[in-house]
Amino acid sequence: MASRVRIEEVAEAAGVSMKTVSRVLNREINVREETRVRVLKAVDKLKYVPHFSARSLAGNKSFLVALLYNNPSANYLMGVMGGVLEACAIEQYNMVLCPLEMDGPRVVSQVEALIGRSQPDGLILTPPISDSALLLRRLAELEIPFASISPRSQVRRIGVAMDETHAALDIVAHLVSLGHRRIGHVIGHPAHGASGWRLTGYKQGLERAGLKFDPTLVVQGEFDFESGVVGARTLLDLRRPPTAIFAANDDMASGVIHAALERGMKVPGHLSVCGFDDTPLSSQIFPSLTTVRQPTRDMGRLATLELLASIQRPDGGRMLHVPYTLQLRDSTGAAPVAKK
Amino acid sequence: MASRVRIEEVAEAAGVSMKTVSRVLNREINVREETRVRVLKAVDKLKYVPHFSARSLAGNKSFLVALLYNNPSANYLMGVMGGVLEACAIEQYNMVLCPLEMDGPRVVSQVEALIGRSQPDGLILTPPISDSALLLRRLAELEIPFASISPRSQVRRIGVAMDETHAALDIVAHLVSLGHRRIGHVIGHPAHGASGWRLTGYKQGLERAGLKFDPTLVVQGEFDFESGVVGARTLLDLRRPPTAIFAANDDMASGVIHAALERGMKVPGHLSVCGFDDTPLSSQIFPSLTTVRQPTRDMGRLATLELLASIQRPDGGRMLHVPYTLQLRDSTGAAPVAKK
DNA sequence: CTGCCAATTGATAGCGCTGTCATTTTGCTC
DNA sequence: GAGCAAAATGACAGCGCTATCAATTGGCAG
Repeated sequence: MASRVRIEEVAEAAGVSMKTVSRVLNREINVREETRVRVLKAVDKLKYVPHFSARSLAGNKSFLVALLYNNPSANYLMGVMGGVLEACAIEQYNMVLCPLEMDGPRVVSQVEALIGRSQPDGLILTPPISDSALLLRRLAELEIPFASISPRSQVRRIGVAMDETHAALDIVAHLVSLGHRRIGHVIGHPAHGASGWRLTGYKQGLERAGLKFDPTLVVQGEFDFESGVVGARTLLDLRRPPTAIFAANDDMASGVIHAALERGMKVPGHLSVCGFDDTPLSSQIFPSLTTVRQPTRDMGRLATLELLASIQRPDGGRMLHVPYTLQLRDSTGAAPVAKK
Repeated sequence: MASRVRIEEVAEAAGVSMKTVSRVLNREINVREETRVRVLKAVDKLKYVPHFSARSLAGNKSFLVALLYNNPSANYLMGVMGGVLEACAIEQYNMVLCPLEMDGPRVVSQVEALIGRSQPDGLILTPPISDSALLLRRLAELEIPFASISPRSQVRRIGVAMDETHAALDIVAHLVSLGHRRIGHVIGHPAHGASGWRLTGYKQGLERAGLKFDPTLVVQGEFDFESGVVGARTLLDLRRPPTAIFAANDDMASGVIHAALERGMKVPGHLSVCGFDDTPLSSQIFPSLTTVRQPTRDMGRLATLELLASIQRPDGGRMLHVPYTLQLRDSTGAAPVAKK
């Protein structure tokens, strides 16, 4: 393998000192435009790429952001991860992954181990650990910058979020527009802020349609397939079962469909079902699922950019909002005519 | 944040030189056991963690393995990735991700860019890029070590593979045991070695059961849901349609089920369906899918360990084989009685 | 044209570790 | 117990870059 081009050679080629090349590459101020161009030309010609470790050692920065997760959804994570990588590529950072095994006190020690090992310059928190009070407190003590994706509380935080409440409201409005009047809901995992937002949106949607909130139509789930099945069975066993069920995510929604098909019901003929997240699953089950698309990749990218902004400028870094999209598919249809 | 503990302090605490501490930490030979223990005790007490960049700079190693992928399956990747991370944690390495946008010539330049940027000590190739001839040639030129997961050709390669042919054979045997005599197959994406193995296993399974191979019962797919739908339609439109379809992966199998349900067929009553991979999807669709489980996490871990072995010892690194497991679920059942 | 401040550039010293090679210690043999 | 090779340890340079601060240059008022 050809030996690496070093900054010294670039400096020589451009007729400047190493430090000036360094300045150009790090976008520091006080470099004459003409010099800058000359240096960049030399960099280009020699195909110079700075040595990652040397930069990091000398500059006392790791140029690393760590993505922390304990979310079981592979698709969600791959989306976010793709966005983080995209942002890192732009800003010459690298990403390290930090899968956390569980929530609670152990999260803190796992993150501390990560910090010891990799010394990341900043962290990206994904739900539900973006809400781990223990972790947030410790990060504040350590004064390590972080950005959060969809944190429960968005004041004084940097990162990115989506108006999930409004999305849930839209879902309910869609069901109402199809004639549904008894709409059930399977709540998500209690540790996730999203579960609360989606429940709130469900309630607001009912209210806006002039429907009374009926607690018997709401069951607790855990964001996984099985809890969707169980929740649906409970709801369908009611004396007056719902004609539509809004599950707080796609996995549970597919569980709901499963439970309905299992007892010979037609979806959407007898029961309309909605999910949330637009995982690939949702277009692959039968019938395909009406759901809400989260722009996970954008969320990963934007959270990372805001994180890096906050690292570079003391006052940088905002809480951004991204839009959702309703995906209307085949699992929702007109409410069955009421039997009297 | 408390300033970092350096190797010098550990050396002092243990009453040895920096270099000896370094030897212990790098598992070098020629350190007395007693000294080793003393050093490790000091490391422990001071909670010393070597500085990643300094090690890398001084040792001219990056301690990085890059995971290359262009596989669209999030679950597969997360499995492999989890295994790679596990192995990296053991060996004090880090992982960088390298999503490749497409196959062909651009792959090479993308990998070259990665190598320039991160200087990984080794690469893990996932299918289908584990078979990119262009890339393999370039890696040989660059003399950069790599391990492959499920490469088409396994001679003189290091990495890990599964006997997919035999697994496919088992699947067919399972269908035969249920009374099926006309068994269709949807082939996977042609760029994947797996597609060939699974097709071969299908043929061998037929042969072993004394069934004649009928080319009209085999259609080309692309590993995605849609191609499963299309393939199934073709097969079900035959004058003598199959009573069972073995799709080369779960996504296509779910497409097959979709197509069958769409035309009012019962699965497995009228048609039995099998997939391959055991993605979470397979237990979440209705009916749940009979499929083959690949131990993706083990594969990632083992491939990484073999890669690191080959980096550390010139003759290290083998091609390992991992076992599969048949997952018999609800999408397969007795063949319908022949109407005559 | 001179002086002076600000903008620009450069020389040098590390960052924390490992490689190299010199030095010391150990374990034997006779 | 001397002599010797092998094992164990240490001293020090230097990996490729950035931070610091000194030196130089440019622009402009007087």
